[in-house]
Amino acid sequence: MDDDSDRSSEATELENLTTQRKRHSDTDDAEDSGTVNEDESDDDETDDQREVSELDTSPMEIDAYSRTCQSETLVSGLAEVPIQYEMRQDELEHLKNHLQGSHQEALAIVIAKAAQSQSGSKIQIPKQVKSPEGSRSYYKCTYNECEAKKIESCDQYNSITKIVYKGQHKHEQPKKVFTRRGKVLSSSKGQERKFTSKQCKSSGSISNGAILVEEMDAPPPKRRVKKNSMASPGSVLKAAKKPKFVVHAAGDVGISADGYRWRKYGQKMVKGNPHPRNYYKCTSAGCPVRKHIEMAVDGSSEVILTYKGVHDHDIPIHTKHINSPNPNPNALLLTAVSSPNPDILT
DNA sequence: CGTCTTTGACCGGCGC
DNA sequence: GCGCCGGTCAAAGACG
Repeated sequence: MDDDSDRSSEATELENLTTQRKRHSDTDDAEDSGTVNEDESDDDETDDQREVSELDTSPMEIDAYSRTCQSETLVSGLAEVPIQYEMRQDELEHLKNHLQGSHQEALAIVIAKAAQSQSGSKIQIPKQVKSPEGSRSYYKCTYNECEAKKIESCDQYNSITKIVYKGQHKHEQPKKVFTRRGKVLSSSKGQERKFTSKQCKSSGSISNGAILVEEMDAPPPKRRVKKNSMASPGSVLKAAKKPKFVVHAAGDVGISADGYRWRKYGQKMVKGNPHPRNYYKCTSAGCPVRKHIEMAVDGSSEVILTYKGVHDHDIPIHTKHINSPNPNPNALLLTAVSSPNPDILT
C-alpha cells in the first residue's frame, strides 16, 4: 500500500472519529460534562481536587479553574497540563520559517510565545489589532469577575515592544498545578514525586490553528512483561526514558500528515471520554514509536494525539505539504513534533 | 495473497 | 487481595 493510501486510511479514521463526535454531539454535551465530573471524582480525585469540588463548581467551572492554573504550569514547565495559547497568523509564518530548521527550535518559539502571553497569573484571551507598524494583542483575564486586562504591542517582526496592564486581578494567583485529568501535581505535600515523574519539559499550543503540543518525560513503564521473556533492568530503564508527546489538534487540521506510516493495533474506550481511543504503531520495522488518538471530551472538535517514543528512522514519505508554497503550519508542527530529533530528548 | 482493521481477551499497575 | 482501568495481543475478517 502506498503512502497516500496510508494517509487516507488514517484520515478516514479521523473522519470516523469526527463522525462519532458529530453523532454524539447532540446528546453528549450533557453526558460529557456529567461523565467528566463523575469520573474524576471517583477515579482520580485527590485532596486538592476535592477542594475544587467543594466549591460547588460545575464541570465547566472546574475546567476553567484548571485552565486558570495552566499558566502557572507553563512557568514551571513541569506538569502534564494542556496549555492554551492563541497564535497569530504572522506568528505562524514566523514559526513556519523556523520549522524549516529544527522542530526543537520551533517548539521553543511556541513555548516562548505561550509564556509571553501567559506570563501573568491568568489565562488571557487575546484579541489582535493589526497595524502597519506591527500589531497589538488585547488580553482579558478569564477569571470570574476579574477585570484585569493586558495590551501587548508588537513590532513588524513580532517582537513585543510594550506590555500594558490595566486593572488589578481580583483574585489570588492560582498555585495548583493540574494534570490533564485533573490531578493536582504540586502545591500539596506528597505530590512531588509524581510531579517529577510525569513532568512536562516544554509546552506550546496554537489554539486557533488548534494545535497544542506537549512534550513530557515518559511515566514509569506500564508495559507488561511476558512471563517467559525476562525483561532486563536495562530495557526497563530504556523504556522509562521514552519521550511522550501529546498533541491537541482540531479535527480539521492535517493531523494525519505527520509523514509516518501507522498501523492500528487497538481501540479502547477510556473512562471519562465517550469516544474510543485508537492505538497505532509505527509500521517501520523495529521502530518502537506508538501513538494514540482520541477525541477531546469537551465540546470542541479537538483531537488528542499522544506520541510515545522516538522514531529510529527518517520520515518514510515526501511531505510535499512542507515543500509547497503554502504548507499547512499545523501539519508542519505535527511533523516537527514527531520527527526523530534526538535533541528533543535531552 | 498480503496487509490492515476490528475486537474480545489478557495482563500489569494501582488504588482501596 | 480484589477489582478497575489502560495498554497490548492476536485471531478472524475485510479489503485491494
